[in-house]
Amino acid sequence: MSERKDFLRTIVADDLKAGKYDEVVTRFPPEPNGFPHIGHAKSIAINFGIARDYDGHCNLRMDDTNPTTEDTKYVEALKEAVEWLGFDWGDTVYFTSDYFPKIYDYAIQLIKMGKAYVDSLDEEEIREYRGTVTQAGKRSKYAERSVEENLDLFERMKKGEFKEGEHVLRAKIDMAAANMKMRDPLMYRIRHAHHFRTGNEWAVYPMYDFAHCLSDYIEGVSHSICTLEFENNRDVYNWVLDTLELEPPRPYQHEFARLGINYTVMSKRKLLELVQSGVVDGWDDPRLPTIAGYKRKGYTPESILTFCEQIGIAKANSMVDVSQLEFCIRDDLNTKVPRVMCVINPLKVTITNYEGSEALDASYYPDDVPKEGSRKLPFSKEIYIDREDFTEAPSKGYFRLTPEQPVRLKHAYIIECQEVIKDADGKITEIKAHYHATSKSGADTSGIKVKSAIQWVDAATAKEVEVRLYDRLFSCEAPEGVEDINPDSLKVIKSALIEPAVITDKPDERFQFEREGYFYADPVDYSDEKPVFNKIVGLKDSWGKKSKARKVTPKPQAKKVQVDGEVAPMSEAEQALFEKYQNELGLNSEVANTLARDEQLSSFYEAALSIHSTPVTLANMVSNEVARELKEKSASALKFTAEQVAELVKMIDDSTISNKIAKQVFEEMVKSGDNPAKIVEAKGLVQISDPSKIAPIIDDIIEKNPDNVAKFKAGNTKLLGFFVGQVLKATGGKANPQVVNALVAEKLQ
RNA sequence: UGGGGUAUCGCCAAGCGGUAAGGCACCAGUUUUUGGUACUGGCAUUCGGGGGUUCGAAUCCCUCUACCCCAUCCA
Repeated sequence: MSERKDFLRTIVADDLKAGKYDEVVTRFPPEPNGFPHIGHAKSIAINFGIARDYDGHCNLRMDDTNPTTEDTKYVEALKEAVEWLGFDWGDTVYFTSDYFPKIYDYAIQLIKMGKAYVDSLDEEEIREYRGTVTQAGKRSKYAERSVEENLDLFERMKKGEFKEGEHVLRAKIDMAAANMKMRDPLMYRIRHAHHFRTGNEWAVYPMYDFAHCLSDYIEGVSHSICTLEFENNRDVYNWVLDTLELEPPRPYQHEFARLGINYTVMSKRKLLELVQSGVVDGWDDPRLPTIAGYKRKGYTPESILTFCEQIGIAKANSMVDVSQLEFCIRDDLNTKVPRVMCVINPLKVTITNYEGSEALDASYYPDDVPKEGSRKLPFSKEIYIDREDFTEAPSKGYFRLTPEQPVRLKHAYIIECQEVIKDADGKITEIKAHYHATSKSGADTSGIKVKSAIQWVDAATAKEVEVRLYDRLFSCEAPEGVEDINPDSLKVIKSALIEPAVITDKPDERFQFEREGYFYADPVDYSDEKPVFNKIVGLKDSWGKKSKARKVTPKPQAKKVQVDGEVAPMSEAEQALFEKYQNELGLNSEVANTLARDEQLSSFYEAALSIHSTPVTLANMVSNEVARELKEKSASALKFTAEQVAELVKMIDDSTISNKIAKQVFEEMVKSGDNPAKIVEAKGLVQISDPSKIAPIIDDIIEKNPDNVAKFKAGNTKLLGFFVGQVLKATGGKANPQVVNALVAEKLQ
């Protein structure tokens, strides 16, 4: 586990430390209604990863509460994805549908508690009654039904006596709640549908809000981790578990930001659209961000997992750059896979001064990859190179073959262009070349310097293969739909030429085609007769970038103008108070404003002021520190009193304590409600202002940090704060910061 | 417009009152029989804006702004 924990792991570690749970139990709870994508991989990595890191367990649970959209083929895909990523869910895959009887019983219990009722409004009425975000809703008249009636109705709903939509079961919470999710959420609806696991046993199915929290509880989940869009549902989650008064411990929900990657889409709906419309070739199309797609393209599970680790976990909506993912797979494959030669766009080269044939030794790995292995490379008079590797009109910095510039054939000889043969249209059809017999790779005595070594294949022995060149599916960063499809997302090269060992020896299933990229033997369409390779990812190409000389006009980066909104006007009373604070008490306008606008704050301030009057210091304390506490709690819930705050301010005024210590004391007051004098006394927090006591400490710090002293003297004045901080730390915060500051500045002169 | 969230480099992301981590991308240079890899160096005087508190603020307070989520009998 890395040093720096993400916020979820911090929560888990804290809970464990506090003894809230004996064991951490997480769960990965997908709905089996679509193929998992890399966003699921992030969730899998988080849930299984946390369980692994804290010696806990992660359940794989199919959240199958909607019989109309779910299917067993998706549960297979989900299981496969988790397994492929290398995680173990133990003996059983859990299903929410297994808990239907229990969940039903909980519903009965809620009805008996008077906390749930059968509503018989129709769909449209329910929507109307719910109100809007700014308007409270109103309760259905059916909410008045007796417990007996509700029980009877619900039982009959279960038995299938009613049509779909005739009744629903709702929690009785609050139709005026500011959180729309709390306006009597639906818990059960009638569905006369065949469920892929429970068949026709049930006529009612629980809703997410009811089933999910209970499933978590039933499984003994400790941390229920989900994505941001469920933040509002957390209130319902807590309400259900709390009102049912379940035996503790119970799970708590925590949310993180879902993964977004540019140049792709991640929503199940859009993915389904792409598959069904035939824009792509199934759920495992290598252009899709599905796990199946990445797998088929040739990504390794390790690279996906590394990616998930690299992007981190946070709560800010974000869009990760694809290049981050591409880096992960390149980085993984670089040290793993053999290098071979494949010519994607062949151009015939005849070496006119070479006769016969030979087999050259060629290592599968470059020197910097510590792996063993090699193959024989047939070589003869006729070979193929890539068209890109020859030009008659080289641009500046072109390293490859030209009429004037020789080039090395990787693992073989240096050749020189003699003649360029063209067809009637002027298209180059063949190069006649000479080779240097003394330039053989590994035994070069020719002394010829070349600028690069290119890939090639022997014409007589090369195998024809199909190469599928995949590029990003969309041409814009934040695609909306099919209109943004990249027309060149797939280029099929039917007859690329590859060296024979790749086909006959099969040293691996993933390869680096030298100077091209990483490729994967397609697991579906590959056969020895017709080999097919998928491009996983290209190599980094700093030449291609340079030569294309994309003159991307630097966008005129108009600096964002910040518009300042209107500040709400003060009421008359607030205005009067504001003026009094400013004019009579001498507070600055900001502090006066803060105090005047908040009734709780101003009355707290006045109460303290009547006890001890240094208006300014006190106002600062109240408008900053007290304000923070009053945000969460009401004045009556505070442990400390106005009197105590006045006392604290007095100690600042008479220099008994520094401002810094005052904050520390205040924190203690918040927690314990003790008198400030008592806290100062108990902890010995009286400030040290005597320079003769502080000086030696400073000397010590200076001596221990020669590097920083040098940096400071070199002009890094920010380091003053560092030294002051160190001294303060050494004195437990008691040194008078002003004195320290002056002294440090003096000593570092 | 009510409620719930979020803002730190081009993209992710640490940071929790005392020197603005790290990765990707990018730019230079070294090595290289892959224009790959590896290595070295450069990339935020500043943390959405404006105020305030403090010796000291990305971190505390006030205020404004922008973006995301919520009015499915989906999850």
